[in-house]
Amino acid sequence: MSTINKIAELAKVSRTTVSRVINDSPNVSDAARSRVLKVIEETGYVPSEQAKSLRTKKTKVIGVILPKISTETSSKIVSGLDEVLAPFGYQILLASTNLQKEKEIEFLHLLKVRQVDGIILVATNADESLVKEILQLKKPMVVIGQEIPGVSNVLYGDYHAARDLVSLMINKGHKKIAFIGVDESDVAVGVKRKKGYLDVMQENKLTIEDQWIQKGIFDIDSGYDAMKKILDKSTTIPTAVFAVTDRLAIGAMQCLKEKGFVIPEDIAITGIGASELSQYVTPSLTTVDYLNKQAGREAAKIILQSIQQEEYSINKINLEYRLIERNSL
Amino acid sequence: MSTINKIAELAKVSRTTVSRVINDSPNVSDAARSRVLKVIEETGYVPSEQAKSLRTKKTKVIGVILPKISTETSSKIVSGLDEVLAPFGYQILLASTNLQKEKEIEFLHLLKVRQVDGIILVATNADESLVKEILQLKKPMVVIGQEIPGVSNVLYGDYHAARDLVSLMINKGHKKIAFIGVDESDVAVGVKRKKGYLDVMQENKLTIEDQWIQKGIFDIDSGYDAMKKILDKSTTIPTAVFAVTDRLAIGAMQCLKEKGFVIPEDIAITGIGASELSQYVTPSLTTVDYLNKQAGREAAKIILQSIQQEEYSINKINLEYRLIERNSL
DNA sequence: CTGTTAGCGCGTTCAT
DNA sequence: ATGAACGCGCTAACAG
Repeated sequence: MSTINKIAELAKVSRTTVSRVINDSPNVSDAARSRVLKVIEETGYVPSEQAKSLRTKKTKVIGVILPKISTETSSKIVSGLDEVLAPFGYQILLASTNLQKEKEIEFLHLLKVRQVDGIILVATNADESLVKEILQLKKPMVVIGQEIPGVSNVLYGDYHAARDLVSLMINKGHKKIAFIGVDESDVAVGVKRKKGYLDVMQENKLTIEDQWIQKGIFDIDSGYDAMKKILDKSTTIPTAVFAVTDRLAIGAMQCLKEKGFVIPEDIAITGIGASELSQYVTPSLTTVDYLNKQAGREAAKIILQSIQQEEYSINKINLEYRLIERNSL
Repeated sequence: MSTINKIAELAKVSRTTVSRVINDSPNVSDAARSRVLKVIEETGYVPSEQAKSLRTKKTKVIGVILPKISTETSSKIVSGLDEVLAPFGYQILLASTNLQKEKEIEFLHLLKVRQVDGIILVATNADESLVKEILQLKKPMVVIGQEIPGVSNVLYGDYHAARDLVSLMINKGHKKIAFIGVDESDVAVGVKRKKGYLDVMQENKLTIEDQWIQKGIFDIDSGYDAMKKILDKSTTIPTAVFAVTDRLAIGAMQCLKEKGFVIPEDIAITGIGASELSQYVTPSLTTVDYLNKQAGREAAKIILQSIQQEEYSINKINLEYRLIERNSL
């Protein structure tokens, strides 16, 4: 690996001049410039980002904290991020919490120490401890998926999407609608989507049996289990089920099919997420598309902007979503 | 951001001593150590990885080059990588080529300039230009998915998996088996899997009509198109189709269903990949599971090892695979 | 046990 | 137009 010094030596100039040539600043004689360029060419020299960063305090790296790497949501977001970041020469440094909340804070620090230029956090909670850390981080950052005061956010329309879906079910004539949710430490998915459901039910003066409300943990199996509980424990079997994620919904569908229910005739079902799966299960799932890739793009734009202008303006974006009506309802 | 100098000053010792305390090397008096620790505690000082890297030539970062971020294969591999890398304090720097071959080489350089400790390349071709670059890179590296001489590889059992699948079809009584492949610049998927198919067909003295062999480009739609061509152009309609990826197979299934064929009674079909989709389509798809997460884990182990021992031993691993028999055959 | 002295590879004044 | 000198924050060799 050749260094700037070696180039200077070979080209018989000072390091400074080499540096000038590289960053094509003015005040270099054509003679000197061409000598330097020639040597650079010959040696295949490339300046070390490493050392450059140490001086400039810029790394051209954006840290991304994900709850889990291997999910459709995550990979679409990252894909969207990369799409707008890459053309500007930024790269993505990944950190996965594997759903352990403490790690979100841990990685926040780690990324800061690594001197990333900005941090994008795909959050699964809005706990006080996390909020506190975020606010004192003093780095350009964007939180996706959870509303956190004092920082830029890219948010999904959780409440309204849930409302739309439940309203749609009611319009189709359903009155007995069950709910499969997730833990409420996840404000966006656990609280807001539930509220959307509860509000619409109440506005329509529909009653909800206690056992119609169950919880899962984001995977297909837990959707299955939740559905089983609803079926086993309810006094009245509902005619429709609103699950807060596609996977939960698909698990529920599995359970229903096994028990011999016909979807949507006996029991209708809807999810959220527009996962690829939702399109190919039978019957295809009515769901809402959250445009995760778009979320990534928006977050990237915000972070670039906030890196440039050096001032931490806070930016709140509410993403569009798209209701996809299919055959499960 | 406080620096080591400030800490030294506050603790009334030299930078060296502070450094010693941080890296808990011996030869520090308890008095000095505790003074330093106290100051560190108070100031919340954390050494800059940045500067440390400049000295030690180690960044604790592994560069990962992917053909596309947002695919099940990629995200599982990355997930496997992270699983073994994270506990050792390594992080992943992402680079996506978006299926542009030239970018593979470009990123190889970029990652080197960024001084990553190692590079993992999920390759989609084994072109000469790429091989050449890899060999002169002088960095610990592992290539996943394509066999490249002179570097460590983690390989899927492309040839044998294809053989197994086609053999299985023949055992089930099929004699007229069509094939949906991909471009042959992708040696693993394009060439090896095809060879598995051709060899088994020949060994069983089964003839193949020209039009039974079609190509797609990895996505569902192109599987659909390929199937359409087979149906439209063949003199004899085959009784089974072997697609080299699940997505291709699922696209083909869509086409068959539309045309009124019953799967697997009229025409059977198989894929490769064990995508989540394959499990939930109707009928569920017979496929082989390539254990991508395991591929990531293995690659990570190799790279860690080759970073430690400082010698670039080359390591070839052939991954296990698992045939999953379901209802499409 | 401790501090001094040197760089790692680069960008940046500030003279010349 | 050019280079000397300095410093980014840290580790490491060498004296003491």
